[in-house]
Amino acid sequence: MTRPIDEAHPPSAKSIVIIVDDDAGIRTSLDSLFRSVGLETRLFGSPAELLGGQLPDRPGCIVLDVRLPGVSGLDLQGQLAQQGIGYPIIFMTGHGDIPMSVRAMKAGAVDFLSKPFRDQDMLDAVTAALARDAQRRAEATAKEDIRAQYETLTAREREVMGYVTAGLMNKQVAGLIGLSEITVKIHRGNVMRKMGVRSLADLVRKAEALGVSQTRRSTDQT
Amino acid sequence: MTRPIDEAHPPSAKSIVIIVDDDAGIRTSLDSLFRSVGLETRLFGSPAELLGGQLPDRPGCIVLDVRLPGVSGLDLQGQLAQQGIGYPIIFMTGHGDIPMSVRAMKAGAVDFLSKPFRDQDMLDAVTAALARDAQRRAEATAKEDIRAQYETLTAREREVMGYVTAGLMNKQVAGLIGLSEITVKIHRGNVMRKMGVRSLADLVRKAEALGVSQTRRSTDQT
DNA sequence: GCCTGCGTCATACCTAGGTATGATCGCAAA
DNA sequence: TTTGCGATCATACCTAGGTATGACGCAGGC
Repeated sequence: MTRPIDEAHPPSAKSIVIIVDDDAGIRTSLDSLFRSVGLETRLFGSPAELLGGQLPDRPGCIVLDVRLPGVSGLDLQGQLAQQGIGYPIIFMTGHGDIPMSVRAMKAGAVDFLSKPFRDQDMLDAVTAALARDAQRRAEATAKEDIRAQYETLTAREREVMGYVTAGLMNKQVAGLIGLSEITVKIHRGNVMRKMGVRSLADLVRKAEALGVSQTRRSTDQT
Repeated sequence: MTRPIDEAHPPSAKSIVIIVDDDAGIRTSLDSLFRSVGLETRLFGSPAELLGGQLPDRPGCIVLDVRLPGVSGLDLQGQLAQQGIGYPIIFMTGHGDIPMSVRAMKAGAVDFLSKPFRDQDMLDAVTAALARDAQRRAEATAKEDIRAQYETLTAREREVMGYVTAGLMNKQVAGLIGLSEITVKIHRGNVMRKMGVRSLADLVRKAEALGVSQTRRSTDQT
């Protein structure tokens, strides 16, 4: 929610397409294709180059050849995921087969194009990938902000927040963790202030986003 | 949540594998493969047969040949989705290509196997599909129950529920819809009772599951 | 015409939540 | 050692939520 100073790259920031292919000819032709539609690019000839450098914190996606020097594109997909690099990936291949494409798609690839492909197919895939990335980044940012607020809570406040968002009354929370009700109220007030919410409903939603509400057996009784 | 009488098929109910292939030989060999591991099967020679009959309300999945008489397996996938038949689908094909497999996976297929495949690969795929179906069914059931409760609310009660779960105070709700605070309290009490919850926190979670909380601008102010 | 369900509201009473003030204690950093 | 923060609790006061009782009007169905 709170995006204070560093509002350097608003939604208008150009998206970036990261191209990884060992064939310089492919790289340059993709480069001009994407630039022709107003996208920025970054070119890599190998996974090592990509993993070595710093990737920008910008909306974007990766266009990746399956056959690469060193690790394969599919392995790279896994490594990137492990490192928390969530750029959507579009695969290209000259000698692909069905199991390969299925494996890539299962692992979350946006598309899997056989070379040679039509420019338009690649552009469509990139458009879909960028849309997915925008969605992903929006969710990540929202969750990030909520987590940052949660980090400012003390241990006690987090404990109280868990019980409160589970629907317990202050006196029940007090009983459970051996405090007076008045102290619970104070913690609760601090939680509301630090989490930046004015209503319990909003607090519950933030707790859900964090997955921190104390799990209770449902108080259901239709 | 509430699964009253008709507890006819508990979790122990055998899962069913729906086989659709125009080749009778394939059908019978898959049939015995699945039966050998304790799964029930249902065999169809064409999409029409499948769409004509009644599918059981049981955990299961579909094993589908891409090339079928009438519509293709991929089209059938779309038709089933439209009809709300959410069984996970495993495709098989003898003459598939990469675009075909990618399209199927994009549309949510669990796997896409080229014939001939190893029995074990098929069994692994079915295991994954059944796991996905169990997950899907559990979520659907939970949401179904919540929706059933929501259906019992009157129009006014739903309106009040929307505002309350958005975090508004009773008096604010009263002002917004032109009622007295006391009336809002009554509706609110009815909502809590009919929705089967005892705390606002639980009501907020159910409202989230339904997507019915009145969207308000966030009352954020870190 | 009567009953039922819905919606409306009032009075009254009780519980729960929220906050301010003030105080004590322990611990760790300055 | 002093300072600051977190945690604890009390008293007091106010607001918000919850419910019971009773009442009225209206529409639809028997």
